[in-house]
Order: sequence, then structure tokens, then C-alpha cells
Amino acid sequence: MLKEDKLDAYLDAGAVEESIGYKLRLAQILAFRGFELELSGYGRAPRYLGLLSVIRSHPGQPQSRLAEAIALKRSSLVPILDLLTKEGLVERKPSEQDRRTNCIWLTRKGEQTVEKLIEEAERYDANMTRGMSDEEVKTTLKLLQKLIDNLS
Amino acid sequence: MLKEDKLDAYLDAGAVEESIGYKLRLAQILAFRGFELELSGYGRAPRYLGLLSVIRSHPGQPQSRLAEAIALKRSSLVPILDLLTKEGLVERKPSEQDRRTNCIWLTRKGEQTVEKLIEEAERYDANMTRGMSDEEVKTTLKLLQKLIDNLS
DNA sequence: CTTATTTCAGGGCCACTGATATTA
DNA sequence: CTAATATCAGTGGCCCTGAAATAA
Repeated sequence: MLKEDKLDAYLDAGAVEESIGYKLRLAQILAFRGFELELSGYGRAPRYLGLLSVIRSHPGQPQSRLAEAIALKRSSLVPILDLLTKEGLVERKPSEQDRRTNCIWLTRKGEQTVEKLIEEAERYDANMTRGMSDEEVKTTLKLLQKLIDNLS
Repeated sequence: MLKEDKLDAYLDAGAVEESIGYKLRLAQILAFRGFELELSGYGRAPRYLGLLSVIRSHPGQPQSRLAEAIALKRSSLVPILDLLTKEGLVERKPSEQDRRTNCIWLTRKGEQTVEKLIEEAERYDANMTRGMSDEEVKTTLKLLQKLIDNLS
């Protein structure tokens, strides 16, 4: 097998092939792109599944805490919630204790959508990790968490 | 330790905490953001270190192959190369074999910048993986590569 | 008076689609 | 004539900063 047989292979990235940051980025771009493509029937919910899942586990939280949970500035969350509200997935309800804050809740439709999307995410995970043992998948989660802890 | 002691902790993401896709995304956002912040003195080169590293290992390639290597459309690469040209890091040279194509090369300054940035990336990796054994770091790279292979 | 929450205006960056000119 | 390369115009999306309004 001569080198010339591989002329149409992808170009490798050279030195950064051994960089965690580089591989992390490439994997994430490919994963996110594929996930959104596959679920284009769900409006913009797939993009914000992380946020929706946070709201699902912590209903009634103020916007500022939600923004913090997904590593965004508070002001960046505003148009996202506008959008998810327009799609009928979440609602803002004024807090009774503090009239500055909104409490964010999933609507009935939001609950149903998140549940379906979480199943889709599990399927997508399974595809992304095909050929890996359960042990390897668990290790991947554990190692990614270590990276996140070090970066937070 | 009562639950109330943790009232100011970050909100967890609920069900998707066990999703590879979610953790991948969060880790990458934090990593990339931190890397760019730390290296803001280098202009826009840190953002495109992956591309620059590809060019370094494969000098003189046409734009279309470079775009493919970093999972972008050809048309998206055009303004990026304009920018890197303006910053004096790369140059387009007309191909002699095929007058449609440009061959992309690093300038002298580009070479130097990439070399320094690769060192910075190694340092950044080391920080991101602190507390992990060499074995774990190697495993992380290997597992990320498996994900990439499954997604390509 | 100081601080916290949300919102808004404005800006910059990113990547895509689809069309074009050029050349193979 | 068909296919490939680079480019451009136009579109839409993302997230930020800094300022404003309101309320604690």
C-alpha cells in the first residue's frame, strides 16, 4: 500500500492531533451539527436541550441562575427565553418573593418535548459511542467531567 | 452537611448530565473560551490554530482540502484566509498545475506564531488535565478519537 | 446609596446557501 | 458540455458589552 493510494484521505492536523483541546472541539462540532440536523423537526429546542433540561430539574429558577448553569451571561439568555417562549416550551412567571425576578417553568408542551429530546439524545449518544464498551462510555463521561471541573 | 448549605452551588443539568454530547459541548465551550482569553495577545490566530496546524503539516494545499480537513464549507474558509493573510500569517500562491486553485502556505511569521501557539496549547492541555494521570490523558485522547471516527 | 435582576441597543463574529467567473 | 475551485452577496444565528429601568 503506497502513500499515493491515500491521496484522497483527510488531511491530518499535525501537532495538534495530540491536543485534548483540538479533539474536544472537533468532536463537539461534529456531534452538535449532526444532532441538530437529525432533529430539525423540533424547532430550536435541540440547540437548547441543555438549558431545557436544567429547567426541567430545577423548575421555577430565576434567569440569572439558569444563565450561570449553562455558562452564559444573563443578557444572552433573554432572547433565548423569548424564542423558547414563542415556541411554547417555557414561560416566565413573576416571583412572589422578589418582584425583580422571573421564575422560569416548562410548559406542558415543553415537558413533553424535553422528554422526547432526551430520548433522542440517548440514541444519538449510542450512535456516537458505537463500538465502545459500556466501560469505555462510562470512562468517557468521567474524564469529560474531570476536564469540566478543571475548567470551571 | 445539609442540602441547604449548597444553595449557592451551580444548578445541575438533570438527565443530560449523563449525556456524552452535553458534556462534550460544555467542556469544549469552557476550554475554547479560556484558551482564547488567555492568548488574546495573538490576534485571531488562537481561534484558527487547528487550521494553521493543518497548513503547517501540509503546506501548499488548496483551500478546498483545508476546508474539508477542518469540517467547513469552502466558502466559509475564504474570509478566514483573508483575515489570516491580513494578519501576515498565511499566503495564497497560485498553483502552477491548476490555475483555478490557490496553494496555501504559512509565512515566516505564521510558522513562528504556530510554533508558539502549539506550546501554549500544550500548556493549556496540561492545565485542563491537571490531577489526571498520563494514562488517563492518553485514554481521553483515544476516546475522543473514537467519537470523531464515529461522527465522520 | 448600593446592589441585584432583567431588558435593550449596538456591535462583532461565525458559518451557511446559492450564484458567479474561471478553468480543467 | 460537465465538473471543480475560489469568491461574493445575502441571511441568520450567536454571544458579548454597556446602559437603562425597576426593585431589594
